[in-house]
Amino acid sequence: MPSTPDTALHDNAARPSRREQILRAAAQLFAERGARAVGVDDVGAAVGVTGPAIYRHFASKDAMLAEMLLRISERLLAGSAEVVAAAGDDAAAQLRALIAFQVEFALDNPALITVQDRDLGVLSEPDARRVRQVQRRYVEEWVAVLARLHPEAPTAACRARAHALFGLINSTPHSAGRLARPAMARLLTGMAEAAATAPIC
Amino acid sequence: MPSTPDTALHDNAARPSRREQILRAAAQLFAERGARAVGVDDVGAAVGVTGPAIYRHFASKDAMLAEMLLRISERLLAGSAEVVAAAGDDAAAQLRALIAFQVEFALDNPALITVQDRDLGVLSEPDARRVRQVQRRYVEEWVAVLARLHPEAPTAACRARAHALFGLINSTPHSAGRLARPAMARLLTGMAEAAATAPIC
DNA sequence: CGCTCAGGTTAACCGCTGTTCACATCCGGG
DNA sequence: CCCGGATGTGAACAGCGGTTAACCTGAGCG
Repeated sequence: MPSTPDTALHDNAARPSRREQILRAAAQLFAERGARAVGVDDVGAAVGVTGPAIYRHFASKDAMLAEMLLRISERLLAGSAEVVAAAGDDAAAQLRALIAFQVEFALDNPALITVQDRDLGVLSEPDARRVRQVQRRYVEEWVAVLARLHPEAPTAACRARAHALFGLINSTPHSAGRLARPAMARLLTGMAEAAATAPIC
Repeated sequence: MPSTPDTALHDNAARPSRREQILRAAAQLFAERGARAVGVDDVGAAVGVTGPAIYRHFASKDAMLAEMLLRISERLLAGSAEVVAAAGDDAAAQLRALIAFQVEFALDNPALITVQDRDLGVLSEPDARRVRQVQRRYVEEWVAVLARLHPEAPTAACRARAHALFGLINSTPHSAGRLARPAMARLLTGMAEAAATAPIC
């Protein structure tokens, strides 16, 4: 094994290296057909290379998926932390910021959204654990804000509400492209804010 | 081929025949690990039988999945039609009925929800087309009601809104069991109604 | 010039899993 | 009592797809 090519600490993301090309193409293919249904030959062909060439850049197909999912989660977590911090102390403003952020991400990356919650199950247990851990932290970011908005609600209710909001916003892959992007963004934002602030009844 | 066992027109669903046992067990396994990840041996073992025995009841693994998905869609479509008809002419009442129906289904069958939108892609194209056709009719049921509630909104917006509501309600598999069922039902219903009636902004 | 190393290629391997086959077994009816 | 159909079993088959091995090329460089 020549110096473990999967650690990926060596190269910045400035120009799209072969590695990055592969990751992007794979995300697209995985989203369309499901990770198990696309072969390494397919991924290779998508970047103009034969299948086994992939192993010069990733230790295995699973490692590729793992890195892909981990990056998504980390991107979401980092973005949400930044956006909440920039929103000051107002819980309502923080919520609006989180919603706007998630809507933008879901509209920009429907493929990643799809892969993220369809193919988590194909990861090895250690890899899956790592991804879930980051995801959990992202959810808790939302739960904290929702808890301040609904002081009387139990934490479990806030967590369920957060998941429901994710489901709402992450519906973008299902209603693809039928509506212009700005209209879609307004619609999802409006619905999410209404659902997030609805009383518990 | 002994008289095409997959047509399933011969037996009512009164007592859980072997066929029904298999379908139920398979739904559970498919939901947990994904349809491609479970083998026929797994399904067989789940009902106390070896793998190849499945072929006495289904023409293939794919046929099994196809029947499962088709049934889900048909159940939803039939239920929604009935519930809307029973709600009279008030669009708001129809919406509440649809939401209550979908919430109940999602809470009762999280496994089916999961399989439905994760494994549609593994079906053969003809089978997938059949399932999508029924799904489309279900969506249109919602769109019709939403269109009456938002007369000024374009149809595409109503369709996107319907998909967003499905995403919200179908989040049950992700927030499994943490909250008591009645509380969960109230929460989802309240959020969905708020999101469904939110103005377009 | 010749060495090294990154990145590719083709061919082969091999394990897994859907499917089939030939053979039991059980049971209801003539 | 024996026959036939439904149901199940274990063994074998076959194809697919991830992974590896052996070999090639071209660029940088002392």
